[in-house]
Amino acid sequence: MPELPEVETVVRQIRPLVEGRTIAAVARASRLMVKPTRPAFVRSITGQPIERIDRQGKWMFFRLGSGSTLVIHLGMTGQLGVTDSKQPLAPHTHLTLRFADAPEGDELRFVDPRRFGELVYYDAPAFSARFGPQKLGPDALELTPERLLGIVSKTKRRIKVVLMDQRVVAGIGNIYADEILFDARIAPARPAETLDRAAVRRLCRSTAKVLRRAIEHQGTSIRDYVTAHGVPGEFQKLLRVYGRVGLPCSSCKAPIVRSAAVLPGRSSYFCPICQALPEIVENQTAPPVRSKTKAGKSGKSPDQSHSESHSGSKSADTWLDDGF
DNA sequence: CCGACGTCCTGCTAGC
DNA sequence: TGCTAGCAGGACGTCG
Repeated sequence: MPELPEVETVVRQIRPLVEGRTIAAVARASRLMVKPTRPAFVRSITGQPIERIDRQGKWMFFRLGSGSTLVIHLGMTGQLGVTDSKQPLAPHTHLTLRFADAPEGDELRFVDPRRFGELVYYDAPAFSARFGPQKLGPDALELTPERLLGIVSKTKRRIKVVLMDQRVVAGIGNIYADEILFDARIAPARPAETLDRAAVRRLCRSTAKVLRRAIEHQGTSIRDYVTAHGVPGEFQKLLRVYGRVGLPCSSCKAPIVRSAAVLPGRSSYFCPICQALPEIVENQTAPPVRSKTKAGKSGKSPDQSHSESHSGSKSADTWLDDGF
């Protein structure tokens, strides 16, 4: 399931092979996936130069001539790569773009068995309407605490839901939402409006930290994702909560739990100790929270235990007190 | 207006 | 051993 780090990895790999090239022919375009219609799609992009590839969140924008854009989203099982057109076609190949004079691979191919991905041509006005700031939030690597605080402070939605809302911030999906929230020591089910400034700042820092590190490791391969070179990423080895149900928390050793209650129909993984809900959230009549974590030495996780708090007086287990 | 939920799609896996 | 039900989940439309 490609999220920001996986898409960024693919973009970095295909950029040098694709930018500046001209689409000589659309060798294959699946009616099932290409929009608005196959004839319009093929007619619109054939002969166009790919001037640049931009990425915002999980979306890839192939900037063509005259302000038009070929938009590609990998969905859950989408793969993008550049190969020689003589190579056999993988099953579920929905788009192949042929380049003239491309010694390092003359074909860009998009494969997507489950067809959750998108392949859409937009002219300039249609693109602005579809991907304007109201529709798609800033890339998660550009997220600022000011913006996040502004949104978080006026919604009762769970913080994980907010983090995964692409209009709020673009690029975070289920896996990285869990990893980021763990790094920030915030319960996924916590109502967003209960986060104070310090917690929001921590969340922002954890977002950048986790995503950057994942990019360094070429993303997370759970099942389908491979880079544009066809090899899996490495970040799954460094996941601290996602998929780790029952395994010890890297910080306090308590077993990681998995819950479907945070986001119905999706699993959320978290440490019930490090990411406990503050009691004031759990039980409105309870007095302000005190630290529940008995594991006093929790602050010595492998490298970076967390985005450490500003004031040195705050110990690793007082983070629960944020906002109260 | 906001938030919750159903829909799309198919390969893999758990369970019988 | 072979089969099938169920799960995975990003984005969006619809409903309350």
